[in-house]
Amino acid sequence: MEKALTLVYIIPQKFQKKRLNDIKLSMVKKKIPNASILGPDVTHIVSESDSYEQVLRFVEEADIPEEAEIVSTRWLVECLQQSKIVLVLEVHRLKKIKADNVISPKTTTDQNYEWACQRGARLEHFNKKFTVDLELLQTHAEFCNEMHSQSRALAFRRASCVLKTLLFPLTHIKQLDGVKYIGGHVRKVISDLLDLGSSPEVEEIKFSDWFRKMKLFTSIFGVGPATAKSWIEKGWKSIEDVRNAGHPSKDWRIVWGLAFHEDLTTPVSRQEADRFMDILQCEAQNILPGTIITLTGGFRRGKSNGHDIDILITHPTDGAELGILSKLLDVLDKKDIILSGQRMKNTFSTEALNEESRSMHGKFDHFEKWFGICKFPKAFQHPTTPSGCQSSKEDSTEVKDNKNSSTHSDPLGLPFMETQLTRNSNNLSVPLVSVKTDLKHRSNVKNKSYISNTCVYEGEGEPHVPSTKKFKHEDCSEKEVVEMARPQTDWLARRVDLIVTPYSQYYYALVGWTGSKHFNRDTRLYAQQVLNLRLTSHGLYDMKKQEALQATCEEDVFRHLNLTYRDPMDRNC
DNA sequence: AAGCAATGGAC
DNA sequence: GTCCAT
DNA sequence: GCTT
Ligand SMILES: Cc1cn([C@H]2C[C@H](O)[C@@H](COP(=O)(O)OP(=O)(O)OP(=O)(O)O)O2)c(=O)[nH]c1=O
Ligand SMILES: [Mg+2]
Repeated sequence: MEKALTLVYIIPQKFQKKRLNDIKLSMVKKKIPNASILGPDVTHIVSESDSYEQVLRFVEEADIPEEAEIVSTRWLVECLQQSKIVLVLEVHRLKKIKADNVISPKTTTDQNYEWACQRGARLEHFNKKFTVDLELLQTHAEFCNEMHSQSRALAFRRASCVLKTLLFPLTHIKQLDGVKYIGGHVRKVISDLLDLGSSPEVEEIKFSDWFRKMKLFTSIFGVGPATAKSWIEKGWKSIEDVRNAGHPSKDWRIVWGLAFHEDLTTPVSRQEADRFMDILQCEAQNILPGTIITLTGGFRRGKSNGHDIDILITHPTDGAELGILSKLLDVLDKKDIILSGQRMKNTFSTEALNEESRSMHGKFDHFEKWFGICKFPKAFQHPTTPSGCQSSKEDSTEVKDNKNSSTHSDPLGLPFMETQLTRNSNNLSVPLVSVKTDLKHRSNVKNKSYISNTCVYEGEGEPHVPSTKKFKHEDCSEKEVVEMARPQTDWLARRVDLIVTPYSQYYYALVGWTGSKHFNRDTRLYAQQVLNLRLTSHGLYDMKKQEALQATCEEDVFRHLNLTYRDPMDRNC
């Protein structure tokens, strides 16, 4: 009994495969004896479960040696870290749960659910004071380009999302005992907020020059933490500094983002989004009757403002949607709505495995997304305006979203006139040439406004046309773009995302583009870890069986995931 | 000790 | 690969 | 940073 001091048995259930493997390897390295079966010599039983009762689901009570300790993985990890058998403490033991022992953590969060996608978070909740500061720490971590800062950012976000689901305003730090994702750092911040009304750490960051400059520069479309840092190092302190410094970038997004920074950082109202939807709805019907367009993104989750407009386009007949994006963009272009943009392709869904699909790819090649900048008349901000989308058939396009009855045919007319421009939009069938900007000046009724329209770049050849490499981009110099941005008074530049999907993928796209971003990350992680499925905005894939699960409504998506359905309003995590 | 969502485009 | 975008 |  004195020689075999320790024999560890690990209950494999509930372990991630890789993690279990790593632990076993470490045990060999650190010479900690590991039993392959639960025999009478076992001294320590290690499990991922969190109670004695749960352990009994995996092993027979009779097989447990009299003197054996039943401990959490935490104990084993500490042994591995310290390269010795550490003394078993109370915190390590997996104990019996007495019903009366539990202070019902049930009521602390919206059920005990560990995944944000199971909980349901609303825009309005009781703990904004805390979530705002935690999300500031998240942003700060995202600015840091250190090795693990992105992960730290994620941790702050998770903590914030937990607080959003609390059913009461926090008053004591004790209320967070045993709550997931609330660790030492987060606890300290919340403690300070409770005790002092503010967190010294957060306040220091908030008012630091570096953080303010990073926020300012990264608010420019196309500028991320790396670029922002490099600009700070150059000593630039304001947007004007950057503009005056010459041509810092060849990236079209930064050129336009700089020029229209003020417009693009002015929040988009729901009102504007609806106006734009009206136009799109109408034009889409003209191009292809039966087309379904849906306002997604934050607006669909009930936000009253947004940083952009996300619109999903599909058609009940699979395949009918092909090519509609190019046509739609042509129409918008003719109406002088488009300032600039970029088309993107889709990955073909079965890409997972097939090398063949690569070769086939060219055949199915099409653009499915457009990220761009549009002109929105300021009249959009007002309740109604007459419209000018002709030939609107009275077809009500089905808009599934009942609550946000965005798109009733209330066509409006307005200052989009028939100025027509030679801008080239990338069209599949028409491989093109970059069109030099010809600046067209157009005087508008009210104020003279120079709208130089330009093609921002050009397009893309067919795969078999070997000639030009894809996108080149307009030679419109930064100065010209800035010129263009300056004295306009009757419209605002707005970021618009258009996404086209085949109907077979529509509801996955709807879930994905409705978000929130954190909801998506959480749901995808859940799908991966719990169900071994891969969730994207195109579908849900069983990688073992090599099959895609079909969905004919949003509820289907949740059902496949074994999640209770969440209204978009409840996905604000 | 290792993972943290998944994807595409421009350099 | 890095950076930026969704 | 937090979980497993
Ligand atoms: C940014 C981002 C968005 N998305 C999805 C979820 C988002 O709701 C959707 C649209 O993106 P966004 O328009 O960036 O997000 P949003 O509409 O929720 O917020 P905002 O009001 O600021 O516009 O795309 C991701 O899946 N991953 C991402 O990294
Ligand atoms: Mg949005």
